[in-house]
Amino acid sequence: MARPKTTPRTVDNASVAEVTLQQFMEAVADPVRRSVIAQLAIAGHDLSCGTFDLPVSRSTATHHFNVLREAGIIRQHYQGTTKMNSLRPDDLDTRFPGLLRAVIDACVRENGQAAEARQAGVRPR
Amino acid sequence: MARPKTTPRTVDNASVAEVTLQQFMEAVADPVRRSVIAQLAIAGHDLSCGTFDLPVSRSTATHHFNVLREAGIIRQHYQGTTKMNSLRPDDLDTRFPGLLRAVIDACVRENGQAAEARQAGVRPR
DNA sequence: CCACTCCTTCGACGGCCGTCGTACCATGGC
DNA sequence: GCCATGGTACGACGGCCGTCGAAGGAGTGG
Repeated sequence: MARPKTTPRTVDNASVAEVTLQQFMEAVADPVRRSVIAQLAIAGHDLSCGTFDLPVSRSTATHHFNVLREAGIIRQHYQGTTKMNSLRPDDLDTRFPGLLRAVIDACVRENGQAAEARQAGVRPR
Repeated sequence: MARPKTTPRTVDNASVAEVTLQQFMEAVADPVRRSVIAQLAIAGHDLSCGTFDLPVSRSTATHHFNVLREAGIIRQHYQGTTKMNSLRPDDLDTRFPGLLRAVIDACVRENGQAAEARQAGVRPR
């Protein structure tokens, strides 16, 4: 009530109990969203929306972040003017044991070779 | 060459090395296909295409079986006039460790409560 | 107060995929 | 030989979802 106009700068992250398997599967079925997961996993810490390397426009990226958040895969919170994203491997694991873990692993293998090399200091070119 | 007309009654099951993560994810993103996985896992043995309980027409079911086979999730082989289906948890595990296992588990939980009870002889009503 | 950066919302559009019915092939039993 | 059964092939269609651009809100810093 205190802030009737526009978004109140707070994000409601999905309560894991309400996430359906369908939601989760649809979320990870998209290659762009898997790339987000991979980049987040490889970084090992929170990333702001703008720092991701994605082959789509900003508005589309926002859409993908929403889907991932509503599927309980990432958690989001504002930090000043930017929005930070982090993986949420634990909560979902109680609902779908081992699933998100395995998916993250697969995403990293799929999208992460070059990034992993870079991470390891092996500047590729 | 010996059988130039129509299908030679033999199925080429996908070689696991060529299955992409995208293929796999798309395959398990569909609820009908997950139902197939669940029924197969609960039965614990091969099932012919016709014995599945699916909310779609025969031709659509054929399509789903094809997708699952090409994703390396099921194996198919003819047995007389019927086509048998079985899960393939092992081969794919070398490519996506733990993934198919976790997915099967989730599918069973999603689709299988009633079937599990029936299986256990606990006639539900 | 203004400009700039981030991100969101909205409406529109295009392609893909799940769906179906029909026609058809292959096998097995009578 | 013939029908019944079990599955496939082929178009066709409809809806959904990923995509974009434009317009706008929300902080931050001059």
